[in-house]
This record gives sequence, structure tokens and C-alpha cells, in this order.
Amino acid sequence: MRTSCRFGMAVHVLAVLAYKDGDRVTSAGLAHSVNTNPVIVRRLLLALKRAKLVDTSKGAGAGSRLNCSPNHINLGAVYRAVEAAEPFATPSRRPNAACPVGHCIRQTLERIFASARAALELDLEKTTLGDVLRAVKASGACSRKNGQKNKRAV
Amino acid sequence: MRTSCRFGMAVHVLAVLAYKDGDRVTSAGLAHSVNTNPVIVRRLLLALKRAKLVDTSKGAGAGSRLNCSPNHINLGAVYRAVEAAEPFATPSRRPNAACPVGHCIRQTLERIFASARAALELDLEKTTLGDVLRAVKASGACSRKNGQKNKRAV
DNA sequence: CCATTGTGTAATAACAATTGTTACAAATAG
DNA sequence: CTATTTGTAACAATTGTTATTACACAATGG
Repeated sequence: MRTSCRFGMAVHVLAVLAYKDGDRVTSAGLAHSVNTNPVIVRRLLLALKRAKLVDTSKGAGAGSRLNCSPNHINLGAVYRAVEAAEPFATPSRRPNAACPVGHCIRQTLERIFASARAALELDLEKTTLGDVLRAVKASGACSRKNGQKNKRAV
Repeated sequence: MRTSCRFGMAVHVLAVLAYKDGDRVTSAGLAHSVNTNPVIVRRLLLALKRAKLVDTSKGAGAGSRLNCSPNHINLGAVYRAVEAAEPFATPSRRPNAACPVGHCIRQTLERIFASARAALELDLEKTTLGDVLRAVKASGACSRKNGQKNKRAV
């Protein structure tokens, strides 16, 4: 199974916004944390905006921030916001319809795929962005305790 | 989310073998049903053989057949046999370690991914190749009932 | 009002992964 | 021995994603 990294990137971006607690962050700022190009982040933000997970404004002093509390954003919603396609792909060439199996396997596969996807989303829904934020903060606290330099940038 | 079609193809191939009920089928025969190249099927069969799901022999009159009853093969095992990678990808470029979020987000993502993958596999495990075979046969019976010509090939 | 900042978007390049194809050695059956 | 079929390598074709550049448009702040 091959996947785009959009979901992971979306969680990362949202975690930064949660960490910034209401302050607006520009696509360039987010891109710097993710280590990618601002345009990539903007495309992701469009999807997150469509799903009403973030609030993005234009112009000087603008940027994005969360649209609601991290505890009210679950990762299933994030997944649905940024991943359009089915997690499983069917071969691009159609099966041989002259074969009793090829003739009807696609329907069966689709049911299997839909069920698996639902199970996947259900699992993701159990975790909120709040959980992610707490994990991040705990990790930061731990680093500091271990004497590592307290990292600043973003 | 981008995915290879290996899993779907594997289910298709195994369904054909189940349908053929112990008769050996060549990679060319399977490829004809899937509508792909025999080498693609052979590569898939190698993975299925490694997982002991099929029994493949070489030489004249050879081919592949199931290694056990369709009811004893669940789709979770098929998934594990043919899909090496995590269903979710992390961006190829590493997050900015100088950001408190970028610094530790990967660990958190990995836990999320592992949990989702487990949920996915658990769902797949609920379906057996026997279930798939019955769906295929039911569909075939239905086509015949509806007066469609009974397809023969493969 | 105007300069600055930043998003939205298109076009396109670079890259990665999968799928498809051809070719051939090795194994096996008859 | 010959025909058949797998295993495998090498490589081309295809597809999809990510990265980059460029620029119009919107909004802000002086």
C-alpha cells in the first residue's frame, strides 16, 4: 500500500496551529516546520478550510489558526478532509469480464475496501488533536528535563 | 492516499484459485483473468507463496493452487502477505527539528499510524476467501438467472 | 491611497513508485 | 529430449506526488 503523506502532514500542521493556540501562522511558517514548500501547505490548508477545521485569512498579518478547540478535532475528520481517494486501489485495467471471477470481483472488492476504510476512520476518530498536542508537549517537557537545549524556532 | 493495487489483485487471484478448487492455474491463466502481464502475477504469487497461502510448482503442467481451504484464509493474512509498507506515508523530508512540534511529531504519527493499521487488518481478518468465493458464485448464479450468457473463459 | 504581506492558483519540473514488457535460465513432466 | 512454466533481471512506460516558480488578487496597516 502506497500512500500520500498528506494525512501525516495535515496532523503536523494542525499540531503546530494547536501549539500556537489561536495565533495565526503563515503558510511559510508552517512550511518551515514541516520542511516543505509553502505552496504545498497552502494546498493542504485549502482542504482543511473546506472541512472547517482551520480559519485562513489573507493579507498582511494574516495566516491560519484552528477553527475550534483541539479536543474537538478528531483525526478521522482530518483524514476525511485531506484524503479524497479510497485507501485501496483497484488495478487500472479492468478484469476480464469473460471470467466468472473477473466478471464480478470488483463489486466484492469494493465492499471489502469500504469496510476496511470505515474501520480505519473509526480508529482515527478515537484520537483528537488535543491528544496529539499533549503528546507533543510531553515530549518537549521530557527533552528539557533531559537537559537538551530548549528548541525555539517555528 | 495513494495505494498499490496489489491487495485487490491478490484477492482476485486467490478467488480464481478458490474457484478452480484445487486445480493448478498458470500465471498466464491468472493474468488473463486479472487482465495484466503474467510476470506481475508471478511476482504476486511469490509473496503469497512466502506466506504459504498458495502452492506453486514449476515445469510443464504446473501452476498454482491454494494451500488450504478458502475458509481458512482471511484477508488480513492476504494483506500482510502482499503489502509490505505502512498504509500511511510520512513526508520524505524530515520535519524541522528546531520546532517543538517538528521535533517530535514523527513518533506521535507513528503511534497513530500503527493503531490505524491494526484496525484495518482487524477488519480485513473478518472476511475469508470463502466469503469472497461465495459472493462470486452468488453473483454468477444471479447473472445466469437474469438470462445473461454464462461466461466461460478462464 | 499605496506599499507590503500573504493567499489562491496555474504551469511545470523533478522525483518516486508501480506496472508492464521482454528475455532468458532453471526446473519439471512426459 | 522437448515442451512447458516459473523465477528473475533489466528496462521502458505510466502514473501520481511533491517541489518550484510566478503572478493575480485580497487585506492590512500606515
